[in-house]
Amino acid sequence: MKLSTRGRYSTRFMIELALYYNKGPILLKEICKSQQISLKYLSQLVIPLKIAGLIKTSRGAHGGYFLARPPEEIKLSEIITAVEGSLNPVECIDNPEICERSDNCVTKAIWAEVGKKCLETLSFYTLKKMIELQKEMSGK
Amino acid sequence: MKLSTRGRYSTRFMIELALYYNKGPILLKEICKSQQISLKYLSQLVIPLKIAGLIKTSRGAHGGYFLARPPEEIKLSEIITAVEGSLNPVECIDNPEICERSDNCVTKAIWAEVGKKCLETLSFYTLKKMIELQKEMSGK
DNA sequence: AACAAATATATAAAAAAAATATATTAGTAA
DNA sequence: TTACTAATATATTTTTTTTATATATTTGTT
Repeated sequence: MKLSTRGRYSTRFMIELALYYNKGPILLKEICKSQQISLKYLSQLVIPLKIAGLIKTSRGAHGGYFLARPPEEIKLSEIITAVEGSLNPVECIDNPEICERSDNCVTKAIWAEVGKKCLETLSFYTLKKMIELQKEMSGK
Repeated sequence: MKLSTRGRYSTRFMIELALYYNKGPILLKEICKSQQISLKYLSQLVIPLKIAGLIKTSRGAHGGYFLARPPEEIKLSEIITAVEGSLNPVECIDNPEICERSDNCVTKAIWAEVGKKCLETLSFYTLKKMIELQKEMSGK
């Protein structure tokens, strides 16, 4: 039940983009430095984020990455599921065919409830909320 | 954010023990067969379950495994944390020292909330409840 | 005393996660 | 239009974790 670096790094990346929202594209290279993530690794994580429609890019000189939508419209749940897939703790919820007992399985129902709770929690937080929270915390 | 086989197998194992509660010890060998889990692998999972005080054993002829407490007093959360460790999705919640930014980290606070929700959900379900649910489902 | 089964430890195999390297494509601005 | 910069795509390697197996030992029962 642990989050992998894919989810963790992507979240930090997206927060960084949110901080610079509407200030032009940012280079991956810069985010790598400030967040101490390998450039090559981050450039892999960025692909599913783009496919999910969370970020946009502009190429060429003065290019870079930026949010596809304002920070208040991007949920943490979208970021995590984009790079890690479903939040359900077991495969059979999303792919019932992989387990024959799937139909009347108690544990499956419970795991599904857990997955739903996770999704709800992460859906509550948008990038904007997270930045505001951050300010509150460091302001203290 | 996936559960490993450790958690899944252990849960099935514990449900099996609950079904035979108060009917004497059960052999690991039998549970392996009915649940289709490797004997050697299961005998590893059984160790943390015993350390956590969830099961007891009797050795020698006619020995085997049985629940340390009645099914209504054993929570699913206890089973999972015994074999998988903390439900928190990131290490830094349980071991703040591994990350220097741990003190004022927004995401940490959010991951902690997720972990708490998981714990709450799994704490709600006892082995007894799960068996009852099972009956309802298959009875239909 | 012989047997049956739990316990412990070590090791191996397989799978997944994390990271790196290389080559290609595309857009910008001079 | 050319040179540059950076995104994109693909392949490969390394590392870590998970899963599984094997062997030896201890303990208790009949």
